[in-house]
Amino acid sequence: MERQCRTTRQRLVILEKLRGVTSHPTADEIYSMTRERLPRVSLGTVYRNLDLLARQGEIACLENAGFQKRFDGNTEPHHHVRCRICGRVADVPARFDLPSASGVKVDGFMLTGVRLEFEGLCSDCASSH
Amino acid sequence: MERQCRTTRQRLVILEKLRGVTSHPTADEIYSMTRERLPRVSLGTVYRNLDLLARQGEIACLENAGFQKRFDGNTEPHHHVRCRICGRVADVPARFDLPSASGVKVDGFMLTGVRLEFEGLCSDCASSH
DNA sequence: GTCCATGCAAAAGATTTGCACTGGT
DNA sequence: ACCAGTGCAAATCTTTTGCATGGAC
Repeated sequence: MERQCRTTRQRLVILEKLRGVTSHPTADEIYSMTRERLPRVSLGTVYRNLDLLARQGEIACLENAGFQKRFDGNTEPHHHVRCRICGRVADVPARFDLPSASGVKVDGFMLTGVRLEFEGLCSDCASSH
Repeated sequence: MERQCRTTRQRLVILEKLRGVTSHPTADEIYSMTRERLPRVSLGTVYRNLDLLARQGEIACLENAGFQKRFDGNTEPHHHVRCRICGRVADVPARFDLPSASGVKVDGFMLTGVRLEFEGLCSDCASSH
């Protein structure tokens, strides 16, 4: 069941470039960085390798970016759980104390808010997993 | 400076439909829901109104969905700040205690993880804001 | 009547995918 | 030699935008 996985020059360069920065680049930024070394690499290859490396735990894919936008008619303070399989979102009561971040400065950023997000398995995906 | 804002049937129905569910629908789901009542509404109108309502604070737009994916070569536990203006992301040291969520069940979801996300203004955007 | 909001369609962005070829094993 | 991985291009999906018309005020 373990995936066969060949070591290609493209994957090594992509990983090395990403490990070499702390800027949390987007796929097209990684594409540019990779082309410095491999001018003929394709964007599709970059996406395929980022996906593979993330599934292997070699790199991290940030937060919920890339998902479709979702909207909430409830503007009272509360948290959310997102199903790691299907993306469905449900509410979590706001009963956790969050560090009050406003006004604090971190690494040049003036913080204005915090958000707690849970990740989980919805009942449908849990039963069919 | 306060925006002129006319009350249209479309906006009212979109708001009412969104308020009527707890499912955190996507824009195209809200489009379908709205078409039940206004069959000739357009998807562009739905997007424009969701954007307007969110800016007015009438509804909430979830998390970071809709942004471009970003990748991180650092898989050690740490948090992120995202600039609310330009989307730039930086690291925040993992020094906050998070509720250990794994195994807890909330509203049918089996939790598998938590994530703390900060929102802020990066130095560039703070100076040019 | 004014001019903001709409419907429609096209454009723009980001990401994924089909396919023939390449290269790691 | 085999077949996973690649380059390329087209397709897909989500969101935004231009423009003429409609409707709230």
